[in-house]
Amino acid sequence: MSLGTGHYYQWAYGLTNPQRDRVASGMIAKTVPRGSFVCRTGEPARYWYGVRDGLLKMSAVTVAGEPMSFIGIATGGWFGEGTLLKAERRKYDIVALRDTRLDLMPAETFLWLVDNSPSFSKWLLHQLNERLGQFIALFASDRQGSGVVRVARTLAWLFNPYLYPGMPSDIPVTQEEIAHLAGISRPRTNAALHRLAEANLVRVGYGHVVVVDIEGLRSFND
DNA sequence: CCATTAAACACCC
DNA sequence: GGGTGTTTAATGG
Repeated sequence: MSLGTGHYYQWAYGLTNPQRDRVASGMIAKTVPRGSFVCRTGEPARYWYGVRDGLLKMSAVTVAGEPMSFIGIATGGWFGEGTLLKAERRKYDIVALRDTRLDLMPAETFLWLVDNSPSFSKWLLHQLNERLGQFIALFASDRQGSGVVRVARTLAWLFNPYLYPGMPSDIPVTQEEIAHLAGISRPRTNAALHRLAEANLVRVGYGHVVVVDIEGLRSFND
């Protein structure tokens, strides 16, 4: 196996050929069926994960175990670095919303890359910065705002150009999936999508949503 | 009152 | 026919 040259492997652009070979030989492909867990709270972190194809839901839970908010991880996204860097146990449940193909980089390889590749470390810094922005926005706006606002926010986050560089503007995502990510019911999601379509921010189709105005979604306020 | 749930129905693949 | 979208009725905070 070799690392591709697409957006999916943008973090590998600055690697030397020997580095690329070592990373590629340690990579593990895994398929996760819809509805099953990729990893659960409390598990030790053993891998850095890449979403080759699919959609995941990352749900943060309180110390009491109550579910809080959700973030989608779409095709092209990489995650799990925070837990690896801190050598902690995982703080999130991650479940597949559809059949998903993953690429797993062993923790040992990941930490070796951080120590030996400045370009990889720099890429990681950008990624962590993006995520930090997401969480700040999450805590600032969670528990408030109508269903429409939450759906708009969910879609805008799915389209973060740095975290999901390969994401096309036409995402094959069902309303049930959006409902899971936004934390509201399916009929409510349906109504919210139509309101966003009226505002010319999205177009709704069968089993997919076309994002027309990302900035409009991000700043949408009821 | 608003949102969720369950159910029913219609529609698209 | 199964998955998805949409509406309606019942239920609950």
